[in-house]
Parts: sequence; C-alpha cells; structure tokens
Amino acid sequence: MKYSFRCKCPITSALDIVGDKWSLVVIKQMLFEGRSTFKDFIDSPEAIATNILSTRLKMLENFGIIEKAKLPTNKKTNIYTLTEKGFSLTPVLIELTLWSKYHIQEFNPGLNLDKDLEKVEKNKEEAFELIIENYKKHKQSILKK
Amino acid sequence: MKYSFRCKCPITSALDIVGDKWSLVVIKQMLFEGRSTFKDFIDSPEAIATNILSTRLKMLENFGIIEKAKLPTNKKTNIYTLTEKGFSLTPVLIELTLWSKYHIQEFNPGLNLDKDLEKVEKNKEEAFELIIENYKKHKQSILKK
DNA sequence: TTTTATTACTTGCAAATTGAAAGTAAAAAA
DNA sequence: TTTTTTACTTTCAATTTGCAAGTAATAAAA
Repeated sequence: MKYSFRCKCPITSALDIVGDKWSLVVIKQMLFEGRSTFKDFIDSPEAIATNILSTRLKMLENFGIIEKAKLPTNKKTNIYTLTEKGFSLTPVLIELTLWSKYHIQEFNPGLNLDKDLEKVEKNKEEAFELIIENYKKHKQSILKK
Repeated sequence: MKYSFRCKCPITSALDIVGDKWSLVVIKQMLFEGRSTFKDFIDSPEAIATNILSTRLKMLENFGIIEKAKLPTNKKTNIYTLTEKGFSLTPVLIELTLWSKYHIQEFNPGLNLDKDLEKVEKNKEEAFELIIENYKKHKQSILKK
C-alpha cells in the first residue's frame, strides 16, 4: 500500500498519519478511558460519526497502531487495542494535556484535569511508563475474558 | 468570540485548537526552521495553500499562539512569531519527532532526523528549555532589524 | 426455538474543510 | 517611473467530515 507524506520531516510525517480530526482522540479513548469496542467509541462524549470511526479504525490498524481481535465467546464484537506503536504516543498525549492545563483553560473553562497531573509533571518519564504499564494490564484483562 | 470544543477533555480540547492539518506544521516551521513571514511558510517543503495559511495564521493569532508585527523599516511584510503559548508546544513537537523516529521510518524511509536527537532523548526537559531559549533569541533578533 | 434487541458497520447525500489557480493591491526594488 | 515581489483574496473544485437511514449478523430475551 502506498503512503502519502508531505515531506521527510518527522513531525509532519507523524501528523500525516495521526493528524486528522479523530485519530489521536480515539487513541486517547483507548489509553486513558479503556475504550475498546466500536460501541465504546460511539458512546464517548466526543460522539464520533460511525462512518468516520470505521474508516479511522481501519487506517490505524493498517498503520499497526491498533489491532483487532475477537473473544472466543463473542463472534460479534471486535476488541480494538493499542499496539506498542500506539501506546508509544503516550508522551504526545500527556504533553497535549499539560499544554491544555496551562494554555487552554481560558478558552474552555472547567477542563477535566486528572488530579495526579502534578505528579506527572514532576516525573514525566515515570508517569509515561506507569500509564503504559497500566494499559498493558488492561489490554491483557480485556483479551482474557 | 465563541470557541467550539467537543468536550472538556484537555487532549481533545488541545486538538480542537491545533489538531487541523496545518497548525502544528506551521508552529514547527516557526520553532525549528526559523520561518516567520508569509513567504517563508509558502516556500516550505510542505507547500501549504495561501488561503489556508492565511486562515490558519489568523486563527493562531486569535488564540494567542502567535503574534504579528511589522518592522519599522518594512511596512509590507508581516513578521509572525510564537508567543509563550506557542513555544510551549515544544514538548508535543519533540515527542512527535521521537515517535516518528521509532515508528514511522518504515512508512516514510529516510526521515530527516536531527543528529542531536540522542542528546534530546537523554535529557528531554533540558532539550525543551534549550530549544525554547534558542527560539527566544531568534525572535529577538528578527524583531530587532 | 423463535423473536427482539443490539452492535457493527455501510450507504447516500449534505456540509465543512482543504486546495488550486487566478487575481488584486500595496510596497519594495530596480 | 516602472517592474517585481509579497501578502493576501476570491472563486470554484476536491476531499474530508458528518447526518441519518439502512442492513446484516449475532446476542439476548421470551
């Protein structure tokens, strides 16, 4: 399959993959909100359109950012989970959170900021590892059912 | 002016401001490539359309992410520079760079990766500060002409 | 076992965003 | 004074996002 990039810049290339309106939101919903099924995503506060979600999940799977599985006990529901490539976006998402904390409150008052954000700020790398570790456990637990 | 956000999530809110196709690219061009005029942006490898660039610069200025000035010796050219709100996106951009280094090479071989990226990885916070310091000096020098 | 409800999408069309190309006007440069 | 350059704007086209209805497979309920 042919991938189309604007140039050889790493930042622009990253954005050519996850820089659309919904990709990072879906990844955030998986990583921080534990969402893993089509219905989970549809029911999120952001309310993504079903045709957009479908297209986006296919694209993220195609890039190896997420993977799709089914439980032996359930032939219907797809379980979408992040791969390493996917949860390696944790630092990007955390830095966006911190940026919003300091710079977006004035435009969107009452942001839902995690109460542990100060701990995160004090030791970002440790926080990244903890979040990823938690996600891996979560992933194991939902695929074990 | 009314701002429209999808919800109260800090990540989604950040993306509601800078999550379009071009905003982070323009910010990256200012921060890392020293671009500051309309012509500079137009001449970048990414080749943004003029009507989109115009709209995007207005929006970024409106959110206080960039500011516009003119030199006393030049009534024509607008000088666009990052405010603190703007260059505080440095960590987001650096994390996108690192993500690309490890996860995007296979899709876009031959990425232009900075040779100092290993130093950056070793001490991210220090690298962020250095980049911001460098940008501030650059900003002072282009506004002093 | 049958019926109903739910989930996971697809489809068709509309709205919004992005973009190409031409044009305009002010200012700088020649 | 003339020409070139820059900074956009405008118009229309292409692409992306989104609404709403529909479909089919499967799970759940009766």
